[in-house]
Amino acid sequence: MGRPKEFDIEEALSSAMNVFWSQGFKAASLSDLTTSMEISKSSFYETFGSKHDLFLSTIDYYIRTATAQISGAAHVDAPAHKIIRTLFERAVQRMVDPKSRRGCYLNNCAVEVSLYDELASKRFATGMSIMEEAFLKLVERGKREGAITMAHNSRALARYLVSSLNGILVMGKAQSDKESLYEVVNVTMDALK
Amino acid sequence: MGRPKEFDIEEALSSAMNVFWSQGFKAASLSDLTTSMEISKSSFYETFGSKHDLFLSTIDYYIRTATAQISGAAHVDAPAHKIIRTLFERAVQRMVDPKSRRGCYLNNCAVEVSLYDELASKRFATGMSIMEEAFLKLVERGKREGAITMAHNSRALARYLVSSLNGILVMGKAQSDKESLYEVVNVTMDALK
DNA sequence: TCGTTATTGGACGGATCAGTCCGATACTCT
DNA sequence: AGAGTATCGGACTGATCCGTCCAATAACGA
Repeated sequence: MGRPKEFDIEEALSSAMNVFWSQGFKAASLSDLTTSMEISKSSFYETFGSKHDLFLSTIDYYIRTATAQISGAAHVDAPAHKIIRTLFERAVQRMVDPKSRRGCYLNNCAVEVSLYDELASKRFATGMSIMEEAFLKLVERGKREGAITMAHNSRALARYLVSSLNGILVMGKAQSDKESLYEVVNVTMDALK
Repeated sequence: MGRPKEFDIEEALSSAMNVFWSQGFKAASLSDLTTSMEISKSSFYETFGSKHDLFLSTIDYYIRTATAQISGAAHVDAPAHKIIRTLFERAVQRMVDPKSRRGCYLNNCAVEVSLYDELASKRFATGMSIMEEAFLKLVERGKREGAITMAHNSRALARYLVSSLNGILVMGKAQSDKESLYEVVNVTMDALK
């Protein structure tokens, strides 16, 4: 059978994702990556193929883990509109804290490479769809609970929420004033009433 | 007096901005820049100092021109809420057209470099403030015209609009479905009523 | 013990990068 | 004509980039 792998592929992917997340695809060097992943250059190419292959893998990893987290939040035992607000408030908190001001991984990557990286772009689209679907379920539940307006169809509201969340995450990059961002959340949430 | 400059600095800045806009700061090489600006490498360093200096200059150039455009729209003779809607619809149109899917320059740059480029970050903040101010005037006018809700203070609504516009521009990068984006605009605008 | 696989470090290649410098030339004013 | 400035192309540097390759070692199963 031979010697078994000494590092956990998922952990390595997670480390690599963090490097790309903080520095961007282009700016992250192979040396940055292998250092953070704690593997040698040889193992790197053996296991992950190339820098770009790894990049795509980290996007898949993100979709696998982060969207699962959002979907998980949808199952919390609380009114749907409150869960939605909590998701937004958590985003604001992350953007206000200097240590976690990195925004959304899909966002960042999409902004950087979507114009010339088709393979990555397809992944961004599916990632966004998954988020949309998670919000869709919450919106539908919120309507049943009578806390969300019937004036718009649920899918439009779900898309609106995904877009607004992205907007807040980007705004936070340029202006991380806590109260400003909270004000935006308030107006955004009122649109659901 | 000596030989006069043969190229227009503003035009060169505009060309450089377009390169950064399409490719990002890191990915744009000096060769890409000088080719697009149509000047030699020597003239480049003589006039613009360094790649990073030029980058900052293009941000200033963008703030000078693009925000002036938005502010200009505010003076159009039409109901304020319609002007706001038009601004959003134009953004959607740009994101739907493959030739102009580049989003907002400030956004793109902020996402790429804000974590490690303080000088650029300051500029992003002022750029956002200018946009906020433009929307603020429109919101206040809209309130006087009776077409915008009094439920939120004008500044909160202005920030909401800046954030939402950014959200749409980022969404368009990952998913450029025309109707989806229009739906988002509709919901966004309804929040003003 | 032996074959198989994993891992490592380092040498290496070819390309590209930002930035410097210089000599030749072109333009304008005095 | 001559001083002063602009512009150019290209040679050059030193660094960094991604990726390949190889010999040595380490851990497993048979």
